[in-house]
Amino acid sequence: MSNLINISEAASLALHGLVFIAKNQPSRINVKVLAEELNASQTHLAKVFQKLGKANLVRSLRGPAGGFELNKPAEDITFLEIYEIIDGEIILGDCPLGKNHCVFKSCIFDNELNRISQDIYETFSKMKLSEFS
Amino acid sequence: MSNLINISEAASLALHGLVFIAKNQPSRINVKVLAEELNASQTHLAKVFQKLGKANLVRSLRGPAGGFELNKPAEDITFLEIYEIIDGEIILGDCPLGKNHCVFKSCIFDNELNRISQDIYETFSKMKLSEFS
DNA sequence: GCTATTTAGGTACTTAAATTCCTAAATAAG
DNA sequence: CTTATTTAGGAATTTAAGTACCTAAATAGC
Ligand code: FES
Ligand code: FES
Repeated sequence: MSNLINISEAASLALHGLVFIAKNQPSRINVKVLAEELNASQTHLAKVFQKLGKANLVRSLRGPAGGFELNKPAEDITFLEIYEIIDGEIILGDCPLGKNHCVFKSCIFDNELNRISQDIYETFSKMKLSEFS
Repeated sequence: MSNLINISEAASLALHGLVFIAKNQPSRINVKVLAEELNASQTHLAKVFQKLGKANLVRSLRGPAGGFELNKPAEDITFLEIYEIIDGEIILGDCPLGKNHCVFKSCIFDNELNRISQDIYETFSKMKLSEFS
């Protein structure tokens, strides 16, 4: 079994968690609650949100009644942004595999797959947190 | 750094190797030569071609002057076929991540990403070995 | 101030996938 | 028939992702 689009478990957690937080605005949500709601690993979620915090997508408050909340309006947060924070920067080069040189004259995937990579990129950039139901 | 389309190194080796073999038909090519030509790991390539052989995409001959050759016309081999042999069967379900249940009412990726997964699938199925330059 | 709660961050463990290593089996050539 | 070559297949290793654990720092509430 194989997924065609490359999205890690961590990025999925980030998105699902942020959607939950967005829906529950303006309440602050802590990872314990979030993990229960998402039915996910609390520690993994904590690590993921640590990254989101560092990137200033969310702000965190420690201590009792602490937790996470969005640091900007949900409609200003795209899935592209979330994705790149967690899975790393996307580089749209000449080869959809990110290779620099092909043993053949030029990347044999040319055209078709690059078109799709571009499509995914643009789609990611259009998906706003506010739109996830 | 992250690739948007999920294609393993193994699947890439399979494709590049098969393209090389297709171009050099009707000669038989052995993995040593192939690894040099592709500038790739010989052992990995060997494993990959073992799978391709088992799936009858190529036929193999052991011993001196042995090697691999296509088992059917290049125009009858699609990248989809190659991909699934190496990376596993593609399942186009309701969620592009292959999850069964979303904690939200329905998969929050609905529509857009599934459209793209479908697009990738169809594109893979149209890419014939004979067309790779 | 003290205590309980909660995030931050480092380290360590676990698991699965990718890759390599090693020996056996096939076969062509002499 | 013997030898060199080459694929087959299993075992072992490496790597990366995910997960857990532990201590420190912040802070709210009393
Ligand atoms: S470099 Fe893109 S496929 Fe060979
Ligand atoms: S199930 Fe597809 S995103 Fe939650």
